[in-house]
Amino acid sequence: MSNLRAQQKQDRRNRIVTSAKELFREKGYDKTTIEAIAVAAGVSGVTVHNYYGTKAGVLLALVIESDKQLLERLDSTLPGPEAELVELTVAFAHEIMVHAMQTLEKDIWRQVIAAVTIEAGTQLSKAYFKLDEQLASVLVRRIEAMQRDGRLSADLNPLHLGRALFQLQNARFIQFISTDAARRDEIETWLRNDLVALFSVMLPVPADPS
Amino acid sequence: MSNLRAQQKQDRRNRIVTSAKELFREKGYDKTTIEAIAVAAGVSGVTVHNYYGTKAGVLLALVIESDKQLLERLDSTLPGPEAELVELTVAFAHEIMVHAMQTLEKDIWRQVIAAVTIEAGTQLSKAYFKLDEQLASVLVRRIEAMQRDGRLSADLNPLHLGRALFQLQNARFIQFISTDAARRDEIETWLRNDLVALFSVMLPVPADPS
DNA sequence: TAAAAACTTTTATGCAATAAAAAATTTGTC
DNA sequence: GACAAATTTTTTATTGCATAAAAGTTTTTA
Repeated sequence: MSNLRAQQKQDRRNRIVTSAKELFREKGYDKTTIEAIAVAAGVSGVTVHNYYGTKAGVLLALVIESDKQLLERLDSTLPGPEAELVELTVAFAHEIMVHAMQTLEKDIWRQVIAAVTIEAGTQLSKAYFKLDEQLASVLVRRIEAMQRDGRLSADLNPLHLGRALFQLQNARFIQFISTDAARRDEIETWLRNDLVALFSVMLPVPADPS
Repeated sequence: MSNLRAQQKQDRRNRIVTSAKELFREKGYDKTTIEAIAVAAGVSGVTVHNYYGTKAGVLLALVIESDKQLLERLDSTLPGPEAELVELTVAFAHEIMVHAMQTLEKDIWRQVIAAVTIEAGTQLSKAYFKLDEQLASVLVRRIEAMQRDGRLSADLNPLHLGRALFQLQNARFIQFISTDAARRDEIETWLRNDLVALFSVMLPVPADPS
């Protein structure tokens, strides 16, 4: 059997990520040392570095795994085809925030955001952005459907609109996790305000009575 | 003279930030040690920590200083009152990106983004977000002016619209610095696409020919 | 089964971050 | 102007992340 080695490697990877997740949730990110993760996973500290580069790399691997699960069920948890664009986008943001809070605490999410920006170009960072792209295309497909139903102008570009909405949602998500005090419903209101304001720009200007 | 101490402290702060800026530009962020900054500033390494907490804290202090200058001249470099909202926002993004690249290189900007998210709640981080708020209000004031001129619907909320536009711009700015390959004009196109798509949402849907 | 290849661990080093004790300097008072 | 008190910096020490090189171990392959 030519791939015993690959299998052992995969086992070690799984053990490292599983141990890390437990320790992060248990003791927090800062108080979890790489050495502790390594001991729990039955490898040496240097091996953790060899596999994931940094402590944040381990965290990123763990988040990517969890986000893949979100992606799989996101579309089905979103409101039906009759929903307005504002409600769709807010619901989208809602699901993402709920999922994020089920996975890790805010202060650990901050480490995630920091890691993906600092380690830009890394394999793991690319995987993270690819998932973002896939999340955005959930919105794009919904927009295409609305356009087919004649509920959105045929002129607009669904890809551009979907990505713009995702960017906005993502910006608000980052604000959500950047402040411990920020409540989910509060952020959803902000996002709603964003959307209502942006969508109102091209509405006809009332005639000047002068 | 009761505040010799305060003055010396301010002197040391200035020397630290100035030395750090030179070293960061010269040798890059990672290869600049706190000890080297301290030596250049004529203080001990621990003093740098006492003043700014972390190496990223020194960087943040330096960026805040530079962003204050941007804020002072931003409004006057933006296009005149006749400009459309899309052009205004893209010009806004343009000025910010140009200024950022004049100040530091992309990989150092990534450290800035990471620092403000990780050190959320810090004094320096708050100062950074306050500057963001002030930058956003440059847009808000422009929108208010456009509304007074009757070039935007009186119904829309200038604060909400300004903040939404800023969020979108900021998201694209972060993408700009997150990828070495991303060109400024490319990002400006993306932002333009975002805005055109968002502003088109409420346009009348063409009648169904069936 | 023995040599080669692949991989992990050991060992060592640099630096950030933090804490506590020691040293130096300014401040306020006589 | 000198001295005690207060404030601040420096010294010293420790922990943990990150990285590199050498040494050791296990799997692979011939």
